[in-house]
Amino acid sequence: MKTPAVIAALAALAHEYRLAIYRLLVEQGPGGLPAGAIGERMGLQPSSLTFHLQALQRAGLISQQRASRQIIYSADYGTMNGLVGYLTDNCCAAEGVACCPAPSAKVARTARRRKAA
Amino acid sequence: MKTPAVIAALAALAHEYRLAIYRLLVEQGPGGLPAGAIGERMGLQPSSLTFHLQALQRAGLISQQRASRQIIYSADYGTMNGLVGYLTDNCCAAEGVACCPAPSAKVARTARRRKAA
DNA sequence: TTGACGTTTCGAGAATTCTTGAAATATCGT
DNA sequence: ACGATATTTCAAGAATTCTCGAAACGTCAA
Repeated sequence: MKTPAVIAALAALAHEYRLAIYRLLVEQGPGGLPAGAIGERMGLQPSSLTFHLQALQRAGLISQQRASRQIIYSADYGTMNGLVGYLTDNCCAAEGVACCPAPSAKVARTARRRKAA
Repeated sequence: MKTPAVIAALAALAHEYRLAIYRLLVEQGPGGLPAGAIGERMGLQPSSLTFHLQALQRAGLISQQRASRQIIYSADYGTMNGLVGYLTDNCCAAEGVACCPAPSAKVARTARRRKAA
């Protein structure tokens, strides 16, 4: 994951409503949730909800799919995976100094880096 | 790590300069870097640099220490650790469905949760 | 084809964040 | 004490993000 994409994902998640929406969608699993249900649980105006959903979507964190009259949103785990990988890779000094709790961090980092291409 | 603190950390990192500053400080290790050196490498006006350094500091991502005339900034790994832990805990559904690359994610999550108190 | 429903688009205003230059603060060497 | 150096504070303006209501769009059922 490249730095601009990381910044986009961080910015998308750096908002009370959007982080809550994302968490809700992760909780719902692959089935997702229609926009209306999300707005209802969050107490958001429809237009405001769309604004935040679009922000998450532009960052690649969620995706949509129409089901007749409703639009179902669901979490896109790949981007979160990439984000966590980037932060893990950049939260420790180059020497592999311990910082993140994961065991054998260096091996995990290398594996992820190969995958990230 | 609680949600408001997570949002603060995400917002602090969700900016080109601040993410670059944080990465630079991580790279420097515990020795850190004086404000002037950071500003020079980033090509930032002094007042703008202070603005961003304060944002990172308010989020608990970096800390400062005066050394005679200079002020040395260095990365605070604890907050990043907490942030990655939160994202890892919230990027997978409650059932522990695979999403993050870390091995034995469930065990690591539990350990981190205990530590996070 | 009309009407209802779920959602998005649009435009305008409010709130927040970011940048900049000038002035203030703290520390040092003389 | 004075001048130089390193950094922060302050105030103002520019840019961006967020919220809201009204209108538009796509889909379905009658």
